[in-house]
Amino acid sequence: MQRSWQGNGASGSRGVEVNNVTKILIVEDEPNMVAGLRDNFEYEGYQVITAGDGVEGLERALADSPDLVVLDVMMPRMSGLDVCKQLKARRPSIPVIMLTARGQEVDKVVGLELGADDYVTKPFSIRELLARVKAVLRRARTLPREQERVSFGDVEVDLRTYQVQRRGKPVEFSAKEFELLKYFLCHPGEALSRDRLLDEVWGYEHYPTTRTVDAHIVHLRQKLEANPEEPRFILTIHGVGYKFVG
Amino acid sequence: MQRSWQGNGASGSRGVEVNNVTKILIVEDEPNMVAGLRDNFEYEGYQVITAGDGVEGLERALADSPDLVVLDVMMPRMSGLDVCKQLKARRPSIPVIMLTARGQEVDKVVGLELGADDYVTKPFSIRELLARVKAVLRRARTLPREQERVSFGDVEVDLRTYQVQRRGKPVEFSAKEFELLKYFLCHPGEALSRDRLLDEVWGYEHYPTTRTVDAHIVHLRQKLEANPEEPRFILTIHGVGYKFVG
DNA sequence: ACAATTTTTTACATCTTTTTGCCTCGGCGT
DNA sequence: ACGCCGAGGCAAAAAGATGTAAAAAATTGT
Repeated sequence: MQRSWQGNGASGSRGVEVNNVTKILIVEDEPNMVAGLRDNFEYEGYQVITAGDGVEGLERALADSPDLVVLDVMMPRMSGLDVCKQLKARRPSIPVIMLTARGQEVDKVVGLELGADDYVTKPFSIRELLARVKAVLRRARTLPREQERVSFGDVEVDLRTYQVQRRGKPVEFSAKEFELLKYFLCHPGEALSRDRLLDEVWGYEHYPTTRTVDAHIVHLRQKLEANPEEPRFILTIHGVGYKFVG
Repeated sequence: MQRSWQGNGASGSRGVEVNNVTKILIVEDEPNMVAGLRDNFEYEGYQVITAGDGVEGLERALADSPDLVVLDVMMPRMSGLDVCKQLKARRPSIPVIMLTARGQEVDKVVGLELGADDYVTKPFSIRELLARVKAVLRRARTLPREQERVSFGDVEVDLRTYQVQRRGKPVEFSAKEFELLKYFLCHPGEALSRDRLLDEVWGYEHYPTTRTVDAHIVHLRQKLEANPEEPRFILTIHGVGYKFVG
């Protein structure tokens, strides 16, 4: 679904660091719990890294830039609350979900106060935790209001309502077309190979032919370009791929 | 969960709740405190009802539709925070003032986060509490009346009484249907994925299929749309989800 | 416990999107 | 200018989503 189209660190034009696997850091001292969580998260397709206490957890969180941290409150060396506080001070954008024992109501409260994005009370159902993780990730990926609208030429794209308008008139886009357009918009001027587009927009699960990319490009041009045969926005780089210019 | 929204005595012929006496619900477990508050509020001309713990408080708040709730944070059976959260989820328009013990600074903050309209720290002067109550009521009276009623097309929705009318005729909605409709109303124009709707409307504890969402969409359309096969309000975005347009 | 209602699941028809294969066109290097 | 290979157009096939109704499960009221 949601690709990291808005740009992970992939600044330059190297299509190498294709990274649309979501990385979860689990900070928890009880080995059985860690194992259980790891299994479940990996089964859901996440990449999992772990830490056995607070200090290590903070280090790994800072060093490995996970997409989300699951953080136990009660831990040796450094409480989850402190980890959360320090992490949020340095990497405010990494979402945190706290695990609290029942009866630690106060801790929940404090956790939210310290910047945790959600909490789950032990014992919890793994499904609930997974659901919350998914929800928090989804929220973390949604854009702030200002960045929701992008425009170029006579075209306006609204990421929130999933709408494209050309000269004020709405143009219908399929989901894939929209995702592809989004990716172009987020990498203006960059030469994008078909393979890279497949990786980033289509993802690893499905892997269609590079011809599929061409087909979609055609559709985009038909809907966006005043003169599809002589595109001004989505340009072909012969032998390489495509590039979007605003 | 208790929700007799569509069928308390007031459903059909109203005229029952026309009294313009302001009704205050006090939820507090310490009898002396209750007595003191009651005296003072009644002296000021308010009608007072009370509850001795969180669960009872929530019930009465839902059943008796007070104009304002004074809510202690520390209580047996159900914390004031939870009461507040649940109450705000179901009756967003009823103002809540939280009573917190000194040193529960954190709780104040979270209380506000949970939707409380104001808070007072124990021990407090009764005059201060009365002043805040008056202020909150004033704000509540002026502001949200409009937000309680939403209308689109020939449909009118009253978020407070959980009632829907189409061309003036009442339409019956189940609780889930109403919650879903409400969520749509609160996020007009936004593309809402099934996953998101499940998270936000159904919550994390239950895990129905995403198809469940579709089923409910069908119901909403049948009740709201003039022509359910060609919906004008609840639109589907193929491959993405649904979106409401007023 | 039973009946009534609400919610969820299931199954299937229908519709949309995506993918693919094949052919043509056009650029590029020699 | 020629030949080669990548790109574009088109339409059919495959895959995937959605609409709908009815059955099953869960909840609530009596």
